[in-house]
Amino acid sequence: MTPLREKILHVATDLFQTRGINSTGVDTIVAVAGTTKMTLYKYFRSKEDLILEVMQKAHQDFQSWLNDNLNRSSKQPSEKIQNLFDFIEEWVTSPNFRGMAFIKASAEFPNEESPIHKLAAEQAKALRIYIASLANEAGFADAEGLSLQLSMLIEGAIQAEQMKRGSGAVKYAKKAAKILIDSTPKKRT
Amino acid sequence: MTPLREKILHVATDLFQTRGINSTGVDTIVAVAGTTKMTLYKYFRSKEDLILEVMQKAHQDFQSWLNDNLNRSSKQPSEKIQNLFDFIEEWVTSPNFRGMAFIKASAEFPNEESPIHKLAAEQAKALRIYIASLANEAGFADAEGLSLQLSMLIEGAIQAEQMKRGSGAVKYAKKAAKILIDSTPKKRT
DNA sequence: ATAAAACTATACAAATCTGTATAAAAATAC
DNA sequence: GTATTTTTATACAGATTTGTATAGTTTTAT
Repeated sequence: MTPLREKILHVATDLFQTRGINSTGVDTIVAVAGTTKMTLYKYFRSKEDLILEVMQKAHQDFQSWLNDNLNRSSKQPSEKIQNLFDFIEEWVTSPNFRGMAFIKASAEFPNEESPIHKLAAEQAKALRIYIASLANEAGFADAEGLSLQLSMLIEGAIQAEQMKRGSGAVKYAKKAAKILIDSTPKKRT
Repeated sequence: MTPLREKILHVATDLFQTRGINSTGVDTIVAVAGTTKMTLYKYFRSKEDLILEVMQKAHQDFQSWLNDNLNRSSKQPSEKIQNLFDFIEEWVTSPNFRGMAFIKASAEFPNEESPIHKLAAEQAKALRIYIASLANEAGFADAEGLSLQLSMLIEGAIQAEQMKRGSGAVKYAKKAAKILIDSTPKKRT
């Protein structure tokens, strides 16, 4: 991958998160990336294409990071889901945390026909499916229900931390997750 | 209050929610409201002022609606907090639900210095304080902690329903809320 | 060293944005 | 009915938006 293309992607990711997508013009992106619009439009057909690619990369990076950490933390499915919120906390309280990309994108592009909104909805669903697979492997009866509950907690915690950094909301999300996991019945074997 | 001013506020509220704030120009607002820019700028100093007022009205309306319904549902604090998610569900699944105004506003204006972002943070805090007062009256020991957990669930449920209408996520949020409430210890008396 | 590719610099088109100025028309008050 | 206020219609300034056209420069490959 050419370094300029990656630089543009990286800068756009940062600016979209800190200033918002609609409030960030391509002129600003190329200025910060130290290049020109001609180069940007050589690598990306349109600003929308750039946004979609930024979102995809952010989502992949997050999913890989989370999955790698969970696999490294334990081999036992029941422990992995217990560790989930430890990594969510680590992520959300890290200094360069700027929110979940697909949540912000869906707010800025509320029209359901928009490709950006559609991608955001897909990514939200993908995270849910991933957590449901963890819950399923851990032997929970209603894996999808538990996944939904944990996902809502995660998104709420992200929202809370985004509104006010250092609010410590995630600690309570973590406690809530533990309670929910412990009170969810397992499959009969 | 003059009818034109209210009409503009109402139209702006609707357009901001359905198309996004930054994507809605004042030209569109006055066109839909059936008036002109001159009239809009007579009643609102700037677009930012209009946004702030729209947010304030949305927040007041929601808080009043929720508080009235809770007070009508029961006189006993412990029942009121149990009923909270019934009304959240009613609100979130109503056909004209378009998300929580302050959540979207904070996503579109991520800069913490922005008056819009500040107001959004205040409103999020106000909701938390309100729920904490319910929890406190109901006799819970860590009222603020429970309030935070329930608030995160609410915001997560809103996010879920906003991403995909009719997902039924709120039903699970409701179950989760019940579990959390039931497993939170009460004050010693 | 020469040819090809990548990149920059700059200017511009066309649309859109917020906000204002000016003059005519409509509604309201007395 | 006349005066006053409100609202409209329209045009415009000035900034900003995405995207492109054109020409020159730098880097890379051979």
